[in-house]
Amino acid sequence: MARTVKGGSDARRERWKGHREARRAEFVDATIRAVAKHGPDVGMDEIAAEAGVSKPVLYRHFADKSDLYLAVGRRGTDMLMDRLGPAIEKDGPIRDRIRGIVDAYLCVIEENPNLYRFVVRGSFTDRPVEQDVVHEDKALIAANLARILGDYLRAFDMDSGGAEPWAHALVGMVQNAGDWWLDRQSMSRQSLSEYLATIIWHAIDGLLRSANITVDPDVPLPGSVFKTEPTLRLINSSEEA
Amino acid sequence: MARTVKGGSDARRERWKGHREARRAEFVDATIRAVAKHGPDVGMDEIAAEAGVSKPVLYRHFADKSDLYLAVGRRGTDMLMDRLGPAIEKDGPIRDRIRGIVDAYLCVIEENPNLYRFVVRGSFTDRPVEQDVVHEDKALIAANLARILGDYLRAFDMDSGGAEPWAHALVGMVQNAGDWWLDRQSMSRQSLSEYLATIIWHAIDGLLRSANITVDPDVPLPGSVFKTEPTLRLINSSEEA
DNA sequence: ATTAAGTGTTACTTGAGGTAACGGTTACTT
DNA sequence: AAGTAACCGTTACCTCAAGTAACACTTAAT
Repeated sequence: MARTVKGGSDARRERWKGHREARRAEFVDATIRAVAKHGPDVGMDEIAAEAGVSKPVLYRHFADKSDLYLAVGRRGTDMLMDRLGPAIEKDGPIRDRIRGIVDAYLCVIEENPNLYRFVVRGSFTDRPVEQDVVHEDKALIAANLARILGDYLRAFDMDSGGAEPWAHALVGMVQNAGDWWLDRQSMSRQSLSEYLATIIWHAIDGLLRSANITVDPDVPLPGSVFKTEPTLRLINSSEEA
Repeated sequence: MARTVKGGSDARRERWKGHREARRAEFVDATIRAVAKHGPDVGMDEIAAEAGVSKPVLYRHFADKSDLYLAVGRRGTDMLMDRLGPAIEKDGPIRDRIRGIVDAYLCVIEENPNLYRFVVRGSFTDRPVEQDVVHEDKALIAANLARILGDYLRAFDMDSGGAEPWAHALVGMVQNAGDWWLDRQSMSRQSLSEYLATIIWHAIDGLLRSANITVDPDVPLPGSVFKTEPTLRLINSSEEA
């Protein structure tokens, strides 16, 4: 009998590819609901119950709890990047663009405060830092920002060595201010965006001034200095294999 | 027989006051050593072993694991505040003072990277946010910064509404840049301090310029606008009772 | 018909956090 | 001197949530 050879592609093996992804997404949804219902320290039983199945089913799709939470995190990543990408790539006066990016971020956390808090606080100590979604996201955003800033600086023949620290500084700045704002909403989102954009703009402007360059914050930059790569996707090295 | 009345001060009760504190400190030390030895996910048994005692002893001094870790966190807080306080209160040209504060922070995390990482990553999901040491510290520092900035702005008759978001933004900025730097030490501490101080100074300068005020970054501010309260201690509401 | 995937269940194991119950030591109180 | 309030410390246990074993059923490609 012609047995199916070990590495051969049996259609039975392929048939589920899409299904599995859909199922995982379904469980991620359930987890988010369960977190909203029971708070951030839900148990796997409760999550399974919320999904209408029992625990072992969950474990067929996720290696362990932390794997599930990672998937929840990536869901958050997607929501964030979907908004941040366009905001970063948008044309327009620099001052507006800064505010736009900041505001896009604040929008996302404002619209999903529970998910956001869960993902940010719920990092696992038993996983390496590299598998922390928040860390990944921040690194990714910072990397993009660093490239943009670097291009910017080089376009003006300035030292671009500060681009990376600057980028991480900006990311941390917006995130922390956002956290604070989310906890005690003592001002409108617009006001905060405006304040943050002001800081950032002044920092940039100051840097340029120190090199005797003046830029009008309300006039679009010439050229494509600020153009990013069309793809601002998370390069997820653990996705393959 | 005149039994010791229930609320009365029996010297037997007081005799240990200092001792208990010393013992807790000792266990905190042991925990830090244990973390350094076994990584951030040490068990209570290992910590107890490191301290040379068995588990129940630990639990006589700490309500639970998270209480112990809280104490470890406060140890970190103390180290940080001991450096940050003087740096904030120091006189001198504003630009230098900013760099001094930033550098003080970076020094602390540079000197205690393991402790720092443990405290920052090891936040507990089962405790309310208010008991997160990192959150506490950031809030405290931001509050001080906000007051300073507010005074500063008011001294120049400017809108001080942005002081709080600014403060949180600055805290997040320095922290995140510091984290990044600690992970991949791709530049000297001095360079990073310089870069961050530059950003901050430019942001402040820009803000003042927008109100038609110019300040020389290298000249000490007149008066005591920048004077902080002599006490930059953590107000620990859970200490009493 | 066979078989590779998936569906699902109940009942178990495991491990780390935390506790009970015991006995000894010190030095203040009466 | 007896009593006792605090500590010292141990071994052996409890508990609870994460994760697994073993079982039975469904579907559709071979």
